[in-house]
Amino acid sequence: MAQTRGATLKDVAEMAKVSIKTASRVLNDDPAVAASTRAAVAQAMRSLDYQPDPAARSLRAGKDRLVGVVIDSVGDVFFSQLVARIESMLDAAGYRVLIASSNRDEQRERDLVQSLVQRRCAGVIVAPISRSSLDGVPLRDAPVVFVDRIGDLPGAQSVVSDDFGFGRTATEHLIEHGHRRIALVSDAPVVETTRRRHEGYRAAMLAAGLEVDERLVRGNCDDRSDVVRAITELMDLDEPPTAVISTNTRLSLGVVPAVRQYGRTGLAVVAIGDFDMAESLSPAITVIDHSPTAVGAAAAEAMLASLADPTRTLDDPIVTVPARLIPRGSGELRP
Amino acid sequence: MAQTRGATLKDVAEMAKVSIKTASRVLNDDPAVAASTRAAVAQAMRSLDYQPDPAARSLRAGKDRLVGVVIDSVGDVFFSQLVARIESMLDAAGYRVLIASSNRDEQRERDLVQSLVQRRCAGVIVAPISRSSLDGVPLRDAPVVFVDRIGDLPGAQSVVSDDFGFGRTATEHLIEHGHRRIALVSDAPVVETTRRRHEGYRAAMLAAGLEVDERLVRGNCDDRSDVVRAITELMDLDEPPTAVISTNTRLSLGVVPAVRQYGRTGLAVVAIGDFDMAESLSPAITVIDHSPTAVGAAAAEAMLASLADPTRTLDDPIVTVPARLIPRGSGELRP
DNA sequence: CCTTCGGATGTCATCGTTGTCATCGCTGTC
DNA sequence: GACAGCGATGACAACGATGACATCCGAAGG
Repeated sequence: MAQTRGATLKDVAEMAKVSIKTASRVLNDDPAVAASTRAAVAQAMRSLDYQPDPAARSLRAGKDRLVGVVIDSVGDVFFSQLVARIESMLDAAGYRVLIASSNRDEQRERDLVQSLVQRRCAGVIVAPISRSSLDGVPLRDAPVVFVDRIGDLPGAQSVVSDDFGFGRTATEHLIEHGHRRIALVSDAPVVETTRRRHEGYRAAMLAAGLEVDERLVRGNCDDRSDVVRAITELMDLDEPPTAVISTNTRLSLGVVPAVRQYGRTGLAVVAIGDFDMAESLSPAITVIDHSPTAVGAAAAEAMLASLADPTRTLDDPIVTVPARLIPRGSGELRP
Repeated sequence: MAQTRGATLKDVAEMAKVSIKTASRVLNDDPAVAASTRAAVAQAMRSLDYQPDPAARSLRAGKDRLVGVVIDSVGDVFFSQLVARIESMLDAAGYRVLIASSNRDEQRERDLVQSLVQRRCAGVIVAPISRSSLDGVPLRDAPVVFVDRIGDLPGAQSVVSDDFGFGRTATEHLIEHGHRRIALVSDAPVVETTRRRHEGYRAAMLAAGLEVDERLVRGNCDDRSDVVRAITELMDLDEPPTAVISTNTRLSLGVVPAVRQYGRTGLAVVAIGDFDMAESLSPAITVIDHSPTAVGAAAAEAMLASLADPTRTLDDPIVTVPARLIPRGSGELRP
């Protein structure tokens, strides 16, 4: 069990025969240090393998190279990818990441953010439960970036996905491949993100001069059994759909086997949100990549920009990460 | 932008008309405080909404309620689940979690651990790249817990999965359902975990008095195309297998469609490692749950125990999380 | 030759908390 | 009645670093 107490600035200063302050100056690249002195101190630092103490710095300076990330849960595939990207980008900039799961509890979310700020995190990235999630939470000067969902906070950036584009792109893609009767399998459009996807679907239909058959819009699928029923009913229509869009990954995991079970492998499918097995099915499932990586990258970028220039004014408080369709086969089937 | 600088112990002390030290005593549940004083201080703390400053505490006390977690990547499904569980358990004990991805780079792993320790993390949980990953890293007194893979460090606990049990349980299960010709689809058994799974398979066969037909052991599948070829060749044998075990999730994602494509839905399948679509296929895939949650829970528990009693001696440096088979249909098919 | 200036460096206080030791008032004892 | 013993409290330094300000010294200007 190694027991070396790390060297302090004092040790470095003694070794280089200068005052602690001068050593501190070298550490902080203060230009007011003679080149020779600087070299001597740097040498001492190297030979003592000096590492600055973050706690002391943080105490004195009031800031720490730490960014807090508060999300629904790290266990969620979407968020885990998101965090992975954030972590790698912030790491490159010398920041460490503190994670905390809100479990979709708004009170807990507020407490976590507050405690992270208290901990002198330089900034906080939050997937807000609601737009007003952080109202009244004391934030000192820590910049906040919202991800995945829009948050209202003066000066804070929100990085979200183009939900409207998801719906529209999926629909356009199917229309381009000759489909006219396109079904939408979705959870209840009460959440903003779902609603926007519906709007995208309708906009694309409208733009192509197609009428939306409301019997094809299934906005009531919450679990897998709902999906199975929805698919069955859709297939039993006089004029069944030739294509289906599923609005989220959870539903896709139900749609795919249901369609298959129904023996309708000829039915075109586009899934919003990529998933593991998508590529290895046959035909492989065409998806709209709801890319956690892209959202994470944009969020990390926004955070780094705010950290670098805390006074910056945002061009637009909401950054939208574009939709990207990955054709794999199932979405390119002709009617 | 709220700007309240939080209250300090000094403010609390002034309000309660006691010295800072006494306020500190109350904060730390020091018994040497009169009940009336304690009440007054507690009252002041409440009315000022006092929160202790972690940086100052950490500086003075040399410890912080922070646990570092170093894993391959948070983006990996296995590790993200693992971290989620660790986070929720440590959170309940008042610890915050700092994550860092090693990207399977041993040097980076060492640097990260060292920097976390320097940061005064109370403990570190590591998925070691190799057994000797942390040799020579100065650890002060921070307890270390290894997860998923065994690490060598005097006094450190390793929490791993029962790879041998995975292989044995899968095999036994199929034998119990009447199978005699059981194939094993696997990546190269060079990694310790894979090798142990093979050993489990052989042990179960031996115990049942069955001879292992080496043509059924396919230890050369690295990607999906290898899997397809392996399945094809297995099916072309004079006496094809009636059951297949796939040794990891990645391979399962290839085995399942391949078997299906081959029209052999009657072939029994047991997959080591659970995956998303497993439940929604038909028949659903029987899996051995290589449970990140269970490993995470055991690791968090070990960490909390070490934190509570740093001098404790381990019963066994290696804790093995047992295998758990989840029957879903595909593994219960009769030959 | 003395003053002024500015670059280089040092002194001291400080961030918020806790450890060490001293102090205070009281009771109980020889 | 002096003093040990004890519970409760406070004064002070310290953790490791940085900010404000002082100081020192040689060069430039009058």
